[in-house]
Amino acid sequence: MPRRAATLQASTAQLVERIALFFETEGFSRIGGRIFGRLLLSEDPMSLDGLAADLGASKASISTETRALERRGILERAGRPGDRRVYYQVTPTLPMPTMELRLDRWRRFSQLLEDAPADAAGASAVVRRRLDETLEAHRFLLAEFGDAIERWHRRSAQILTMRPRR
Amino acid sequence: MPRRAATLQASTAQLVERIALFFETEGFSRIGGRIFGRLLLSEDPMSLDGLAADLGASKASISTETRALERRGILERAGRPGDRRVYYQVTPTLPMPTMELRLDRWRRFSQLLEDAPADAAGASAVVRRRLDETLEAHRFLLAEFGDAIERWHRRSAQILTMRPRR
DNA sequence: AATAAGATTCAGTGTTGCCTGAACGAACTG
DNA sequence: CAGTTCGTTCAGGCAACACTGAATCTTATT
Repeated sequence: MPRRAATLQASTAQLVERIALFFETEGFSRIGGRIFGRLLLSEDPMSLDGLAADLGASKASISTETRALERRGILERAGRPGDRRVYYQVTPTLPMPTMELRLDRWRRFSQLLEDAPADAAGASAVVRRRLDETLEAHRFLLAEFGDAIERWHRRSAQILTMRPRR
Repeated sequence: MPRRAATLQASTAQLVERIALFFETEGFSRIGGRIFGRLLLSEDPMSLDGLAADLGASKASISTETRALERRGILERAGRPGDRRVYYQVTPTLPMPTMELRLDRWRRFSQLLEDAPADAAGASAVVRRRLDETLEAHRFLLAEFGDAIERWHRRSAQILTMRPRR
């Protein structure tokens, strides 16, 4: 029997669930996705208990998943004076960690090909050529993507200085 | 008991296995990853039976997975005159389908945020703002990435005309 | 038409990994 | 220093999924 989640704005709950489903296809656990979605739509940081109650999940899962998301740079801890509970919020610079995560996986694959031992690459020139081309494309695109992220950083930094604390 | 895979160059088999493991973290099945890895390192297209024997998997799995990979644009069928078996090979323009696949997932997420009903976005200005910024960043980067892929296409096309069939 | 060769589908099985309750640990408070 | 409040860890249950063997479908061949 599913535990009852605290009543939440219906449309919000639904959106959280859709985000969770999406995250699941990205290799996260569903609860991880729910946590992310919930925090994305929360004005204030939330405590473990708050998340557990809201999402209808055990505190154990919340604890595990929040820390996993934190390790990946998606969540941050936020404290409150005179309160020793842990509060979580999505990283203010949110888009970047998720982008970086993907690029990392990508790089790992390139690395795999680069480390391919010569004999495994096959004596075949055809195979060798295919691997080289693949690798070249990956290098090119990874570099371009890195640049694009860099450009975004500069751009958003500039906007911030132009209208600080809009 | 694991079925015995046909003997293969040891280092090749190992590389295939590493690629498979990587693919598994990307949401593919392990056998799907093995098929991809094996074909990436194969000079010639391979038949279903060939793959099954080589990878020590049932033909049923091979059939299912190859078609799944084909649907995603990662594999292509290749025929042989006077042979009605189906042969598979990795798409010659390999890097692109995998890149596009990722961008697609990305776009799906942006879409999710864009479709966020106003009330779900929260009456909160803070939340609204966060969503807007996230969306803006995604749009920017998606556009940039698309351009980068475009540039690569042009570049490789040019190289081909300069030295056809190097 | 009958047979055969190949590919696909499907029900069943085994494994993986998520999630939970409960135990444990750590840090504050009176 | 007891008691409390949080957070984390861990063994186990359970659902989901990949993979398989066997049945089915398709297409060629004699």
